[in-house]
Amino acid sequence: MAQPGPDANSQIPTPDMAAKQRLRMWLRMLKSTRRVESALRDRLRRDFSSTLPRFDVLAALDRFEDGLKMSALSGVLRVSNGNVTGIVDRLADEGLVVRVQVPGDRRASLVRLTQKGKEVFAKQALAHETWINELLEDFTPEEARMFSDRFDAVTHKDEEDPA
Amino acid sequence: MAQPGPDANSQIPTPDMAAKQRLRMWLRMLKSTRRVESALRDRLRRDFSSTLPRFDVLAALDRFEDGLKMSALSGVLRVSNGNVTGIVDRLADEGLVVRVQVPGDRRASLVRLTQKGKEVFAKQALAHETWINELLEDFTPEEARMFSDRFDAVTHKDEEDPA
DNA sequence: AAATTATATTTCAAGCTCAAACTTTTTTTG
DNA sequence: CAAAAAAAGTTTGAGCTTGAAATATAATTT
Repeated sequence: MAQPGPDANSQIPTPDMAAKQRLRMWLRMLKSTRRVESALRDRLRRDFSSTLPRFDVLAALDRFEDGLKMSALSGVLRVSNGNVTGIVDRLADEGLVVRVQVPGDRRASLVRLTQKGKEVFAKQALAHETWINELLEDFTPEEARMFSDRFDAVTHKDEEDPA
Repeated sequence: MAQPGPDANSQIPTPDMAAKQRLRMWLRMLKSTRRVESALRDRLRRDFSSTLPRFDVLAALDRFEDGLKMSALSGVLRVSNGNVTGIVDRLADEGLVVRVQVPGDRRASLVRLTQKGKEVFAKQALAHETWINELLEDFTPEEARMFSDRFDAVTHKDEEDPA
């Protein structure tokens, strides 16, 4: 900040410039993500009277047909375990999921989709894919694949695998 | 879903494949964003006893030195009106921001950083830039610039300009 | 001037989120 | 085997978030 370095107006990249580019990228990425999330939230409410966290839970359970323990569920979704309790409570109230006692362990329970839960999620998942396709229409399939792979590299630093 | 189309195993891109690629991209992007946000949240709490929403508000106010009206603030941050009220309340309690009456309009008020607010934010912003640079270290500066530009295209569909 | 419409912000209820504390159960270990 | 440690879930308290309703002020219409 004191005085411009020797390469103030040159093309030589400095560490500081790299940090600035990454910060810029982060701000744009955050903004884009929020925009998509906001659109999804609106549509989920409008068409299904539901919310994003509920959709995320249903999606996780749909992916693991044998059910997930609460801890595994919060691990997959990367939200706190106390958080999942409330969402699962509400979904269970509506008959979309059930808690099944685990035989050998009286602490744990498996959360599973009910038949109704599967049907409800199937409709939502279909709509969801369509919405995403619209919201990201500016990205070509090739570009989308490239972005996926690059994000994957960052994401795969510490992965959570539900036991 | 009934039976595979004529190009089931070919390289010919179908609309369905495009949707799948975009969905995959979205899921990775969301995961990455959450990971970075989670790391930022941890560090803000650890080093500054603060939160992400508070940081966002301070950042917006730092960028607009003349202050922002509540409505403009929520517009810039893209969060709901009522949301900002509570965050500004708490920041005001701590003396980081002030609400200044707007002369000609008794409904509105301008929110501005205090001197203390500016100092506190300066430290946080510095740390924040360092954190982002670490968290996104896998992206080269060129890559970061490319990502910024592509996200920008999506984001700029309807932009909010604080009056 | 009165009524209407528009703007600025707050309040409210419900839900999401986290970290921390706590309960119960299981496993480890001295 | 008994005490300690670890694991699974829930509860709790504070804060964040939204959309909708309420409040207050300002601008426009009639």
